[in-house]
Amino acid sequence: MHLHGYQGLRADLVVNELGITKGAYYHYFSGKQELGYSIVDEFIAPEQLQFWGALNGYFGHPIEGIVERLKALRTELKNDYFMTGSELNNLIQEMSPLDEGFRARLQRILEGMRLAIQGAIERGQKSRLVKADANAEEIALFVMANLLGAFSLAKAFQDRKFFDRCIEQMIGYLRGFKGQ
Amino acid sequence: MHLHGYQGLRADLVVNELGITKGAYYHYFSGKQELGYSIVDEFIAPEQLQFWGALNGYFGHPIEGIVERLKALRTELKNDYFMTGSELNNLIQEMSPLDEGFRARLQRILEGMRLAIQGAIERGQKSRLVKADANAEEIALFVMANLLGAFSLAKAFQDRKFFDRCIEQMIGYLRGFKGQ
DNA sequence: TATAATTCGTACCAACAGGTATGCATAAAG
DNA sequence: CTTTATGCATACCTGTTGGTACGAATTATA
Repeated sequence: MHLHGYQGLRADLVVNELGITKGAYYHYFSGKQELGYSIVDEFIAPEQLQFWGALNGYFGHPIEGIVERLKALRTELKNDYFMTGSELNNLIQEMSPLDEGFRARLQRILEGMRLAIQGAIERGQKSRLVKADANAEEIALFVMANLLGAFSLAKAFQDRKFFDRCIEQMIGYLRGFKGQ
Repeated sequence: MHLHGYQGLRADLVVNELGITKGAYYHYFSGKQELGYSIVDEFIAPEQLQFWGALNGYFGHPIEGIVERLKALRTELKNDYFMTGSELNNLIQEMSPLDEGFRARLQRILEGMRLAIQGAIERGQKSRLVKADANAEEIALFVMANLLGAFSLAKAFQDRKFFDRCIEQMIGYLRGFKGQ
């Protein structure tokens, strides 16, 4: 699914790669849609929410907390990951206009990301570590858009370098909101 | 193709919607792939390159030239466009890892965009209208990533408001490079 | 005008793709 | 120990899909 998309996912290939049969497959899943939903619910969503939820447990400058998460993406994600790109971004592009079940799930994930980032910025503002006139929600959305777009660029060029460069630029942007 | 993606594009639907027959279709195109390539070459690429190429003929502050292009997206694109998102971004996500022919074409378009934006910034630096320490290439990539991501966000939420907010944020970011 | 090339309509096809029917072990329940 | 529910393997089915074969107008060329 990561490589071919949900629509390109072939039931036969799934059962072959898993070494199971169609009997087992359809015993646990009513069909392709439920399989797709399960992949989002049980893998993509928990992974994303855990990754960005870590911001809530970060001690230190909240802006540096976000920066640390961005850098974590650079170190944790293997080179191959950037060839196929972010599962989240891929599914958004493919399924948002086609299947409301997918869309609602993906929107939830994005909202979780936004709340985590926005919360960090707001905590920084309360402790006067972040400029008071910064709009936390707008910045969070901006960072998320940038992240999704950085994955797109790296995928188009088939070169993670473009992701890294965008991240560096974003880090500079974020640090501009520090102090007063 | 805009809605269902290249893989989801159905030859039968194409000929029906065009009111032609398969005979005509396969007379002009060797198959689905050539049709896809033609759509990129004859529609998506020219449209994008023309839109961003307008920066070269912009008189006035180059940063405001870029801002004007971003605002043009907000006014020229209809609400429905944001539901299906940017054809460019969609194709990148779907086809970059699957078909080198598509990927190379899409990369060319992105390079054209980058050169246009980067060129505007560099012209601004020569005339001291843009800070000399700004890295034109990095900024151009950053803007492009943001743009692609802004389309993704709007698509995921099925609400163009998210695109508009990202654009506003980006405009503020860009104007930060003005003056010395 | 004879010939050749272009244009495109109709019928058809083989591969594929998601899904079903069914049966049979094994495990749980009474 | 019987009965029932669960887990899963095999074979098959039906609609779809990109593509082809072929012929017939129409247009260009010699």
